[in-house]
Amino acid sequence: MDRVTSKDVAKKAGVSQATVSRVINNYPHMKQSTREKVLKAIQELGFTPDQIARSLNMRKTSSIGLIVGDISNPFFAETAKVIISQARKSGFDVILTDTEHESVNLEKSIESLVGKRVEGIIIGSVDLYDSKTRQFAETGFPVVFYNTNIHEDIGNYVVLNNKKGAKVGVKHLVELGHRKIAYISGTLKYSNLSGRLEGFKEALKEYDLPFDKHLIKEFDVSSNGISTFLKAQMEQPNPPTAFFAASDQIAFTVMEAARELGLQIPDDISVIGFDNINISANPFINLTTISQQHRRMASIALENLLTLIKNDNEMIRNVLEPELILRSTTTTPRK
Amino acid sequence: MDRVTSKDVAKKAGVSQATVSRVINNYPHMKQSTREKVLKAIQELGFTPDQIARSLNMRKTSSIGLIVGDISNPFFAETAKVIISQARKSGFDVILTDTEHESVNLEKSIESLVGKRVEGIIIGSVDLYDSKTRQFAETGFPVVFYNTNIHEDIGNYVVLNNKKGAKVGVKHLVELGHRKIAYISGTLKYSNLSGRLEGFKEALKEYDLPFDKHLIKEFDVSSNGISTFLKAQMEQPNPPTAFFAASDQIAFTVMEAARELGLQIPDDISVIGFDNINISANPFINLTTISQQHRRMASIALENLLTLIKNDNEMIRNVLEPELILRSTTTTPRK
DNA sequence: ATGAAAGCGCTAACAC
DNA sequence: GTGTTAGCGCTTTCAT
Repeated sequence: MDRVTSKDVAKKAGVSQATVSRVINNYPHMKQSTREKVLKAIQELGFTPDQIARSLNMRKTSSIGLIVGDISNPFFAETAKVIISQARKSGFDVILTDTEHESVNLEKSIESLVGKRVEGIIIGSVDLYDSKTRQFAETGFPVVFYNTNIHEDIGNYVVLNNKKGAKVGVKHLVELGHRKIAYISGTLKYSNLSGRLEGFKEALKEYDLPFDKHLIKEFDVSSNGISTFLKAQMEQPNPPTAFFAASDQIAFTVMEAARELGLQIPDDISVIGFDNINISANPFINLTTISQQHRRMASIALENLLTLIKNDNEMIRNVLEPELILRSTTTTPRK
Repeated sequence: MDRVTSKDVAKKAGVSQATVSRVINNYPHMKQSTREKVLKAIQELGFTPDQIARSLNMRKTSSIGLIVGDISNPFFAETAKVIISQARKSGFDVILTDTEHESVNLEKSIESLVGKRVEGIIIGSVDLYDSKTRQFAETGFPVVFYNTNIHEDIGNYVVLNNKKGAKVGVKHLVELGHRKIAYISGTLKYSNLSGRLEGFKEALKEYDLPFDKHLIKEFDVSSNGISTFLKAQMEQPNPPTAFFAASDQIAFTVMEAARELGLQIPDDISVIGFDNINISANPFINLTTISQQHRRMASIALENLLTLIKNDNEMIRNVLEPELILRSTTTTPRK
């Protein structure tokens, strides 16, 4: 069962291949009768144009690449949703790759996507100062980073003002009366988490809170070290009254650990997250958090990419404003 | 800045295009010196082979398609993760499309993917008896359904024994002492949800529980009708003591509605879900549910697809066994 | 061990 | 309006 080609259609319809092509591409100036002849032949043979051949010829694939750190992470799933749906409306398919947070996989993905001649790439997870990716972004190939970037002076991106986000969070806690706040970060290889930590530190200064490096911990999201950390903190003579998690996912782990220790949230400790993924609004979780408007972020990223694809040599950067989402895991400290 | 091609490399290295091709493809019988010459030219020109041209020639794209109903739904995100990671290990990229649960989008996706000459397609959401998709699956194109199928006699698939799953759930509730169980289904256009409802009904018979059609409701996942339904049920003289949700997502909504009504779970009502997505294990949710081993399901789906791609004319069907995941949203009924 | 030439399935001038 | 021809960037016989 060989593939049926436009040549076969042409023969069957008694026309040239060019005419078949014209029908496929809705070329207007054609005799209605020949168009119908061709359409009929296409029907009968069950012909579907080979987009690969088409792409080779036209030097456009109508595909873009989307690279994320972990598609099973709701943040990426929810942003991918937006990008994929919106891309389809503009006639693009998306090749999705998951780096599992390994920068070597990012590089491989880029290579593979470029080889497949995608027209642009959206990248959700990139290490700070990743030199290969930086180099690539500077070739002029349409690339948009979102969520994380390499550096504020490199490439096109749409990110949150993460520093400010952390400050908004600290402000909220301080206003509730908290004076001793622990901070639990994910890996600092990403600009967003690193920015948040910076913001946290700056906020401490602004509110004249003492800086205690033991109150700050860098962890993997999944790490059960979080539980150990929490326990150690709470056993101190003067324990923190609030925990600031650098992401909602981390906050969930903190909440879980707190529960294991028999601590009530928010009565015993306040917990605040960062991202505002969908599930955080669930009433059984109901996490106070900082929104980074991630769906909007994704939408802008795609829009910008399409712009870059159309017009070379643009440069587009967006920095979104954080927003406090007040829910029920934070309250005034005990006593 | 024109693309650099293998022809350019050939010229620069002073060899033929064929030789460049041989280098790219690691053809063994070559003089070491010419290989190095070519490699050097590739380096200097920054040449990356055009996979589109390659695909056209070799009739293989090293891409597969993955079609899901909603990638922001954790079930699909978590299964997509498995499929994408595993596919990459076998040298395949995946083009992901999201149908937003519209069967017309499924059909368009298939068309687009076939046009792009993917080597196979994995489909996570298909309506019962969808005739176009059925037709397509019967052409012999490598297709594997998972999670839902068209009919048990059609196509290749890996699904759960959903009927049995529902029975396992009812058994659990009955053993706890529940005699009046409400059932909240999602749309019945999918084989999995429809199978679960069937299983629920059969289980009622098996345990001699009275069938009351008012206890069964078909809803959209997001529907706030669920809240209305729950309220109506609880205002009855003899309200149900347990609610069986056809998916974890639906169960979350039920839990939410229960909380709004001031009902304690599991003390006032028991709730059981279906799927066992990651977040269900969160201690603040801690949902009793039926596992469909979704990651394993995804892994098998990909494996089977790869088999189909290698060997035509196979026929592979897997039906996985459900498993009760006992957590804390179910207990003995009051009184 | 390497080169020449044909061809994958389509589109795009250019003719008529 | 439609056909002819060349070519997109590779791989693959077939020579040598």
